[in-house]
Formats: sequence, structure tokens, C-alpha cells
Amino acid sequence: MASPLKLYDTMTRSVLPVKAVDGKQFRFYCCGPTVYGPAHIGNFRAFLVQDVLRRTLQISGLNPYHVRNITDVDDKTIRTAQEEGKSLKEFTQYWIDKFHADSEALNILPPHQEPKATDHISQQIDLVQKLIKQDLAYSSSDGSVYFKVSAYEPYGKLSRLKDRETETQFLTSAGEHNDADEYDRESVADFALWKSRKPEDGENFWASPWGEGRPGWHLECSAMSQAYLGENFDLHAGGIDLCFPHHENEIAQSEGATGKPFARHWFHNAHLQVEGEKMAKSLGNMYTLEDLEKKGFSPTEIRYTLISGHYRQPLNFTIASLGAARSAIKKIEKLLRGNLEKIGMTEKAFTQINVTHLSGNWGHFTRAWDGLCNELNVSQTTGGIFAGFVSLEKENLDSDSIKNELSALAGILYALGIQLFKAGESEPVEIPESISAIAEERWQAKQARDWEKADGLRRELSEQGWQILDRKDGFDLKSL
RNA sequence: GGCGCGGUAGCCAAGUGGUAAGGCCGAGCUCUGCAAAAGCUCUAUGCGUCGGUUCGAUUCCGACCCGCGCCUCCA
Repeated sequence: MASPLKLYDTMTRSVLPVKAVDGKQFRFYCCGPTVYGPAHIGNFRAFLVQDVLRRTLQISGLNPYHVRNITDVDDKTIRTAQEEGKSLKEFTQYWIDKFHADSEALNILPPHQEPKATDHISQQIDLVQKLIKQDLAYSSSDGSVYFKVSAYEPYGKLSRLKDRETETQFLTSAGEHNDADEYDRESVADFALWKSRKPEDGENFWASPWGEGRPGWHLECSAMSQAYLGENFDLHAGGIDLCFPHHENEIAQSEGATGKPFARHWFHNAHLQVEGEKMAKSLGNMYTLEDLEKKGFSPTEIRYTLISGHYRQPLNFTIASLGAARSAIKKIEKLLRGNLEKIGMTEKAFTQINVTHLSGNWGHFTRAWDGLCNELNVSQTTGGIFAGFVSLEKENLDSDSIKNELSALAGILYALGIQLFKAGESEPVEIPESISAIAEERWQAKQARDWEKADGLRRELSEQGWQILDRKDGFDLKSL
């Protein structure tokens, strides 16, 4: 049988088995993108890890229900939309479409619900009112509303930052003496639930009991997770940077308003480094999917690379690792092809195996499956795939047994979201007539054992970007 | 200063109280006119440093060194 899925929980700092508390559906919420530009591979690492989680839940029979929001109103979206002279809606829709296209290319399953902040203003206002009623929030003279951190005793339990107000004030002064002065807050620790309308907001404001304005960033996740998943649910995911303050504030808002526990399990992925350095705009290493595709890498290769390390460890993303991923995928395909030939199964039939009806017998790929159950240890899983092939080769299994083994493998690959045999990704290139003519001439020279001429023509082809792959009875041409 | 993560072969990266998965690269061999491609084989007495516990530690404990992340709106 499948081992139970275990994951690290940030709240308790321990590895716990995950399960749907209602026994029917595993309900989880992921903090989604802020749509003001193309998502970079660091963003996608988070969404890919969450996707592997969802797929693993699915294969485990935990029936996942996945909600991921879109932040379509905040300082950056408003500012950038204004700069481009577009309405907020038009502007964000463009980047939402781009995000969806990239996600699809990376084989990220769409969430079951994908709520936008601007579609849930009233729910957010309701939540703020509840908090005010309970004296956990107050409105300031300018019509903004703040959460009163000092009134919420458990504040800080997720990130375990105590007394951080004084600490941060003291030590982050290098950064910026916050815009603390700019706002009418009782304490720098307090965070905005509702921001009053400012001239630079342009037309982007909504009516509220406190006057015109817009919701604060943390509010949407509390309001929308409650709207789609209820007051409490099974798991909440996001990048490690969101642990504080975003998730801490979500907890304060949600638990403060309902008096009930919020998410039962907190799932945070580590960040990405690029070529050993922090990924940052100033370093020019914030790759987008498009950047990498321009370098000739396929989305499958990019996906493989981004999920290849343990999600709780920083992953050092390098161009060389993309090449390694390419070779590794080819090797899996090769090993798989050998087995498919043995049992007379086509590549297409393999890709169509129904993975939702797996028996739970992982055969030689048990180690690979155990890796996923073991805190989504993808490194163990990919290692287990190769090791599985090796041990498979050692046995002389009959056709049915091999078929079962390959079904198990199909399940593993589904969980990883790695689609094989997508040769179509690199479009078959038309061979120009001039090139095939040279190649043919070179083949004739070779047959005539005129090595000098043959090698000269081969060099010529290579200069024009084509490589000759000789077979016994002919040759293939490959674009370099 | 607070909270947290890590240091394993040329690179990436798992892992275990009993002697180091896997991938990439590289090397050798086979094949080949020569290459390429393909196939086969090989590649850490070693797991940041120094102590300690132990029959035995890379794995546990302690100290130290180095790198990284978060600390008010960055996945």
C-alpha cells in the first residue's frame, strides 16, 4: 500500500501526516501571484511544488480541493497600471492570461477555484467589520483601518517572532524608517486592513463604511479562503517569505474574527537561488519562462529542474542544471522505451495510462513513491525512478508484470507532472534542400571511400548548423 | 539582535548509528574509415573544522568556521 503522505508543518515545526479532516476532501489554499508582470521562475517554483503536492494528494486518494488566489489590487498593480495608462482591470487581465499560459506550459493544474481580490471586496469589508466589533481593529482619522496587534495575544505564533516591534524598529532602520510616520497607526506593528483612498490610486477605490479606499494585502487571503474553504481547512501554502508577515497576519485576521483555528497545516517552500546568488532584479537573474525558452529549453525541462531539489531547501538554479534535466529526461525515456518495446506498448498508450486507478502496488518504484510521501522528497523520487529501472532489468518479468510496473511509473510521473515523449516541444525542423543535397553527396563520397571529400562535406554541414548521424545503411540529419 | 535553513565527489543532490542513492559532466571500452550517435564500464576510505558519546559517527551531543533566507506588503 501507499505510504501515508507526511509533510513538515511550520506551525509545529514538525513532520506530520496530512489528512482531510472531514475525511472526504483535502482542502487547501495557496497564496497566488500578484499580477503586475510576468511570473519568474522563483514564483513558479512555489506553484510547481504546490502542484506536485496536489498531484501527490490526488494519487494518494486524498481528493484535493485547491484554491489559489490572484492578487489584482495592491500598490504595484495600481502603480504599474497607471504608468501604462491602463485600467487596473485591463492591466491585470493581461498578466493573468500570461500567468495562465505559462502555468499550462509548465503542466501546472489549474486550481479548482481561483478567486480575485477585486471580486471579493464585500467579503473583505465584512471581515474588517467583525474585527472592529471585537476591538481587534480600529479606524484612523484618514479612513484607514488597522489591525491592533497588541490586542491579539497569539500574534507571532507561526513565525515565533516575539517583541519584534521594538527589534525591527531598531534594526531595520537601515532600510527605511518605514512609512510608519506616513500612516496614522497606533503602533508600527499594526498592519493595514483597509487603506483610505489616496490621489495616486486614481480610479481604483471602493466604497466602505470608513470611506473610499481599498483592501490591505493580507485581507484578501483571509476573506477568500473563508469564502471557498470555510473557517478552517486542511493546509495553507506559500513561499517561505510569506511566513512573516503575510501568513502571521492572515492568522490574526481569520482566527481573530472567527475565534476558530485557521489552517491546520502550514506548508512553506524555500526560495530559489540562481547560479549561487540570490535572485534579484539588480543582478539580472530573474528568469521568466520565456527567457529560458529563448535559450532553447522546454517547459518540461524547466519543470524538472525547478522541482528537482527538496522543496524546503534552497535550490540553486543554473543553466547547467537545465542541461542535466534534459539528459535525465532523455534517459528516462530511453529506459522506458526499452520496456515498452518488450511488451509491445506504444508511447502514446503509456501516456494515456489511467493513473487514478492505481492499485497502490508500486513494485520496483516503491522507493520513488515513498520519496513523494516523505515530504515530497523529489530527489529521492527521481533517484528511485532510475534505481527502479535497474532492478527491473535484473528480473525477467512477464509482460503483465512489466505492464503493472510501468503503470506504477506512470503514476509517479503524473505526480511529478513530467510528461514524456513530448518530442513535439522541439518542433521537427524542415531540412533545407541544399543541406540534404550536401549530405547526400557526402554519403556517396563515403560509400566511395573518399574520406577526405566526405569529411570536408561533413565539416561544411556542421558550419551550416547540421550534424550527420550515420547509421549502417544511411544517415540522419540533426539541427545543432 | 531575533527567528530559520544549509555546508556530502568537477557540478547538482538524496541518505543512514554499522560503513556513502541518483542525475550531469568526465574517463575507458565496444561499435565506427575517422567522428558523432548508441551501448557497456568506471568515477568520494570520504560527508565544513575541532572535540565528545559509542564496539562503531558522515549520521547523536558540544564548540567553532563559512554560506544563505526572513524580520511590514518579495514565491
